[in-house]
Amino acid sequence: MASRGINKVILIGNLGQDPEVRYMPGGNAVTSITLATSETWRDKQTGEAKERTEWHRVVFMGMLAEVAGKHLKKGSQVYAEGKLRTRKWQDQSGQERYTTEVLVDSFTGVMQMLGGNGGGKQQGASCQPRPTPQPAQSPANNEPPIDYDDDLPF
Amino acid sequence: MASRGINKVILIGNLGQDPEVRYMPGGNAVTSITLATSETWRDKQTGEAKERTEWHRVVFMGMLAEVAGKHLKKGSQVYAEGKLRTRKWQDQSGQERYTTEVLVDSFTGVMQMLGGNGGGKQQGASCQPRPTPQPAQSPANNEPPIDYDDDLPF
Amino acid sequence: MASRGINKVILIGNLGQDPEVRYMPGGNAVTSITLATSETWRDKQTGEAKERTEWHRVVFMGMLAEVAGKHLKKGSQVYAEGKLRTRKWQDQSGQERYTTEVLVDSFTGVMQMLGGNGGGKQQGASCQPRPTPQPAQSPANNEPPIDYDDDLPF
Amino acid sequence: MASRGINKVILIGNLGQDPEVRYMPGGNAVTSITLATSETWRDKQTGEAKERTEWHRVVFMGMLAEVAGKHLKKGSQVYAEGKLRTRKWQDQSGQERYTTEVLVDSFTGVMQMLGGNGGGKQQGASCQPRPTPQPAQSPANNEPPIDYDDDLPF
DNA sequence: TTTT
DNA sequence: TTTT
Repeated sequence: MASRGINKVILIGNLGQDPEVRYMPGGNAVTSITLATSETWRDKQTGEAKERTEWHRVVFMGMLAEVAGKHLKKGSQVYAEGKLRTRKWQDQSGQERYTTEVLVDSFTGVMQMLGGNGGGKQQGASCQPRPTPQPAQSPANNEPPIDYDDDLPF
Repeated sequence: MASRGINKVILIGNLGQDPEVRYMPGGNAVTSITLATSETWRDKQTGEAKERTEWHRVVFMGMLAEVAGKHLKKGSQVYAEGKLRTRKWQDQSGQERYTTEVLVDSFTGVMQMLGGNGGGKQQGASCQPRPTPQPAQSPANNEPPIDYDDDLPF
Repeated sequence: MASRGINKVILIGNLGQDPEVRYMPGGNAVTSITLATSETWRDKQTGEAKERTEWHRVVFMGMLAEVAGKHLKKGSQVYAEGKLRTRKWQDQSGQERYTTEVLVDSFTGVMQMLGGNGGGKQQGASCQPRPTPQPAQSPANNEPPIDYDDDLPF
Repeated sequence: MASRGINKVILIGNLGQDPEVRYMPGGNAVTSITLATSETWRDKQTGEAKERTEWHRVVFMGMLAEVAGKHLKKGSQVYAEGKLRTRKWQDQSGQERYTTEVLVDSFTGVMQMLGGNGGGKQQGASCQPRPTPQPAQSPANNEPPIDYDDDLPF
């Protein structure tokens, strides 16, 4: 409803892999992607070209989760606008861990496919067989589980 | 020098504690703050007012580190514009951990104190004794160590 | 509903005068403010300190128009997030003119008063008599008239 | 050098025509483009699909002016980050006019071509003859003249 | 893991 | 841990 402060993230990057779509108990989709942004620069001493790639975990909720799951794929270029969200979870040994994500909900977030649809999935035929979509399942061992309670502002 | 993609974070929030200033071997300051942003909303079922506070770790480099260390204090309201950066580090047991920060360097980042200096430190006299500034020292146990190599684009 | 492209403006500045609130035929409020942002720099040749102030015309629609009209005043510091909008109008001599505004609607825009309420109107008593709020009236000669048709996306 | 306030514009759009490159007396390039962003929505009463296109005048200075002039063309999709700037000029009849532009300078601005270079000019051969680049010349009658004095912060 |  |  209201807010104090501004929490805004704007990313343009390419997907490192196909989106993962999961479904909440209530039936709502939640789609996660990893997005690469990179910086290149020239080393002051050696003059060498350098590059650093940053990987972002972006989570779409609501209607945008459906759209992202349907239209994005590995390599797609996308604009995502959302907010930072750090989730606490426990690893196998019971230790507290934190994961920071960019949350893009359908009320305050924005998602746009870039590049004249060259970045998105083909509408008609697909050139290559792609892995079947991820069904709702337990997360892999090293990955923070998603356990959104019902009680969130979006 | 160049880049592929956009990696931008815009925050307005209040400092949870006084800034921590550290000095790199080369003498450059690095200042860290924790910034709170909050959202409030009304629960759809119960109608209760809810609030969620998000805490952001923001790291200033270069000239902005000096300014932030000198002029910000616990409770200050600040605008920070930077980029996401996830650092890998090892905890006591040797396990890999990741911490995501908002990096505000003096070339591409922005820092502004808000609120007509009401948010910043008083120029003349200080009302309350404040803890002495953090000297360069080993980080606390649970905190990711900062170990920036020399090789970064800022 | 959907969009192609991104059109986003983020401003933090101080109001040059009290907000102007007008009411549309349907009863909706539209509030306009002028917001100053400034840059300072040092002249490369002379070494003199320079300053340039930019004035922005910002228009709030919907619920934010009510809030802005009620809580902002001359001198308030405010965060406004909206989109660019250029309106065509005709001056007295019938010539086409264009005015570019930052439109902040209640669906995609954001408004936040900054500075620990020091920037907003006092809740209780007002220190100084302020001019009575602008009633719906014909715009001054040199000012572009607002004539929003009913047909807009917000 | 310093600043009070934030003045930031973020656009993603397509060029309506090829860029116009001009050269200042000192030899620096200034490149102007017009960028379209569009919104689509459904009319609440009639249910009709509606679309509104907004045209933005974007001006690149410094190194980015060179890059924009060389690599962008009509139809290119581009990310531009800059600041609002309203210039005063006089029309033929001596009347004061104002034009608002998005100024993207090479210190604080950002420009990125989007769409896997599909949006930019081809490197090797050009498919179609394109109009020769605009030499430095007097502006068209209805267009605001560019007359930057030497005295600006970028 | 992407993209150039 | 901030702020309202």
